[in-house]
Amino acid sequence: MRQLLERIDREILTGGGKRSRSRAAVIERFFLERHHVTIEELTRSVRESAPRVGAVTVYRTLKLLERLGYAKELDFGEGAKRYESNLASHHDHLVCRKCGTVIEFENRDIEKLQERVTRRHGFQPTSHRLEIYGFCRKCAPGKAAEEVRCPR
Amino acid sequence: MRQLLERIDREILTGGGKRSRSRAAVIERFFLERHHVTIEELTRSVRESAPRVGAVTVYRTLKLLERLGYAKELDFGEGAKRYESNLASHHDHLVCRKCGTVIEFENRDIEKLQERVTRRHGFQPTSHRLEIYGFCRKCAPGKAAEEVRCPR
DNA sequence: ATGATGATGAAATTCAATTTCATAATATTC
DNA sequence: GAATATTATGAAATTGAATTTCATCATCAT
Repeated sequence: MRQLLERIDREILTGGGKRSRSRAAVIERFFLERHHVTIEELTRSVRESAPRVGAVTVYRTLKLLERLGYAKELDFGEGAKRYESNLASHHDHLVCRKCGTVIEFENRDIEKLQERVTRRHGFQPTSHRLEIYGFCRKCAPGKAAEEVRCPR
Repeated sequence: MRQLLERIDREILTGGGKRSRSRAAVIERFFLERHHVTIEELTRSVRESAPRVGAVTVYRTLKLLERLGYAKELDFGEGAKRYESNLASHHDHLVCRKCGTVIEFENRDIEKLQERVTRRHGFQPTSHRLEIYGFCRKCAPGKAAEEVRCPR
């Protein structure tokens, strides 16, 4: 963790930025989160240890981490975006349209195919986002068809 | 096209909805669009043939089409969402973080793997979204590394 | 220390998206 | 084919996530 924070700090310095306590607090909390968090959730969490940190800084820091490749922006259609660490597992998500459950999965074969596609287009990938929407086991049987047809 | 519109109408009626001219105008225009459109763009387009149609109806209609599985919501990080027809090719997108270029690609193998994943989780998919972010051929060489490090 | 520049956070702003509500259009019943 | 019921519409108001502004503070280089 310490090493990670130092590495990020170095990258920021290289880019002409400066160190900052608020930002460090945000980054540390972010990587401690187990699940995808919204800005609001993370702000609340950060404020437990650094009460004076504003939501704007959380926004800015997450944008920064995203640009550096450490964070991933997710959108489950809730209105607010969610973020997760992009460090370890590159997993993707199954999102249930009915109960909202999010199932994570990881598939190296899909990733390999993605790499092949990007190479073919001379494209240099920094991150990706794969979300599959549908109905989970509980919400699927029978109900799915009706639900999908409901016009309102 | 006619058949498609009638089919959608039937689905709406089945679900307890009613026919409507405004909605028909939106749906028709939507399927005529070649590229991913924002609500604002589509509204402008619709108004060429049906000037009195409001943006709210375009919103509602696209949500409806999405629920029925005919439209797909995209997010290239521009602020506003984009929509495209979900009818023919199930393609995905490479989005350049620098110049904003969007490259479409289609890969049946990836889709097959996705199906396998969903089956394994007892998940009934209705749509998916795969966006790969990075740097396109023009913006990639050398520049990418710097850009990614820029802290601001 | 001093000056220069980046970072912060509260408040203001922006703007996509949604909700409200009175009216209009469509379907159903008789 | 009128009367009734229900859905759809659109303008305006509202919401709320995200961004911008700006005066102040913190950090870095000298």
